[in-house]
Amino acid sequence: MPSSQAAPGARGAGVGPGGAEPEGPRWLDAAEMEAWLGLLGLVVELPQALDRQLRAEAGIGHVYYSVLAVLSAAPQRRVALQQLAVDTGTSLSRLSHAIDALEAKGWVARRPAEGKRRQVAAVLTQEGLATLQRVAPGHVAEVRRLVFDRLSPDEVRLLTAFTRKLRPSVASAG
Amino acid sequence: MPSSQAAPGARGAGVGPGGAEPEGPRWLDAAEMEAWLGLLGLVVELPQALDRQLRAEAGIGHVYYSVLAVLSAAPQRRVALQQLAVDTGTSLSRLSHAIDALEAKGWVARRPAEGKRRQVAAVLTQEGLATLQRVAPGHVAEVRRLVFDRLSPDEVRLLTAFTRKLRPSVASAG
DNA sequence: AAAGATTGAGCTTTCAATCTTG
DNA sequence: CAAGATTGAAAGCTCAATCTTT
Repeated sequence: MPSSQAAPGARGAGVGPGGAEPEGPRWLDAAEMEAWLGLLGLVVELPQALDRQLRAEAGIGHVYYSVLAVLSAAPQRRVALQQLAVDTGTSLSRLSHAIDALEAKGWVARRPAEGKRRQVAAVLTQEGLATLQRVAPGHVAEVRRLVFDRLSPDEVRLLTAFTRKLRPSVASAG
Repeated sequence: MPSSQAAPGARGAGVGPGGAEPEGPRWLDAAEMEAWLGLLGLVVELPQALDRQLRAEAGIGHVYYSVLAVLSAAPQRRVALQQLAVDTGTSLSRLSHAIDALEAKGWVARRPAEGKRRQVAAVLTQEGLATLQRVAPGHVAEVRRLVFDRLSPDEVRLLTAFTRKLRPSVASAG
């Protein structure tokens, strides 16, 4: 029993290619299972690691941090909510709640989006920018420690290629 | 402005290698940033995609599914909570709450762990097994659709190697 | 009616505190 | 006291329903 994340259809006493399925799906073979357990472990544990560090230093998780970071990089430090939702990989509802929380901290404000008729934009406040500047160095250091310290430049390119392959299928549907 | 996840230290008007930091961290270069945005997008969106499918079919998220899957693969379909926490990449507290919920559904039961003195184990019930068997095919199909349909056998091996490199640094500390 | 956005309820997760047993 | 486990409160997330403006 390897110390592992859970399988999509676990073997052994449980579910899987035991011959009983009349017209089952194609189960994962050994190599696929190993890759899947690894990937699943990563997507479960990496957010937790990021959140631990950010919560300790800034009191927010990595999704909220992403909101601040995206805003800081935008012209006028202002982004329409629709676009911000896409950029941070979250639903509009989740983003709306997140903006509530960030507004309560005084780090973000809601403003009418210019140009677009009835859209709302989020703007990074001075306090929000100051917080981001305070927290960013520690966060970058953590990202280096967790990921880039372990990868060669070739592997970094390879990682980019992987995420390009996988992300389209995974992108949110709402 | 690429449609992207948030940067660890965003560029432009915000935070980053602008020359103002006296003794800042090593910021991410362009290649690292691209890889990071991709990886971050993946770890944000893949769990959401898994959860959507599983919630629609089973009313649970992928972490709860993992609990059932790990149990189903274990001898006696029984695993001590400590081990189960490691296997599913969750904290003991989170697991305890999760077991509460799965117990309420009748899919899991708590039992004393045999051998170990004061440990508790989770056991998969018949109903839990039946649920897993009902749900697993759809889940495997989704995992194929999201991931393995897009990867060659070589890429699957490469993915395994990647997760081996990255997971140790990321593994939970609490 | 439809797009953009918000809301509220219910569930999940986190963190710190607590309980329990050896 | 320490390991194993649970608890409760606060915060976050999801889903469906709702509000608002065009």
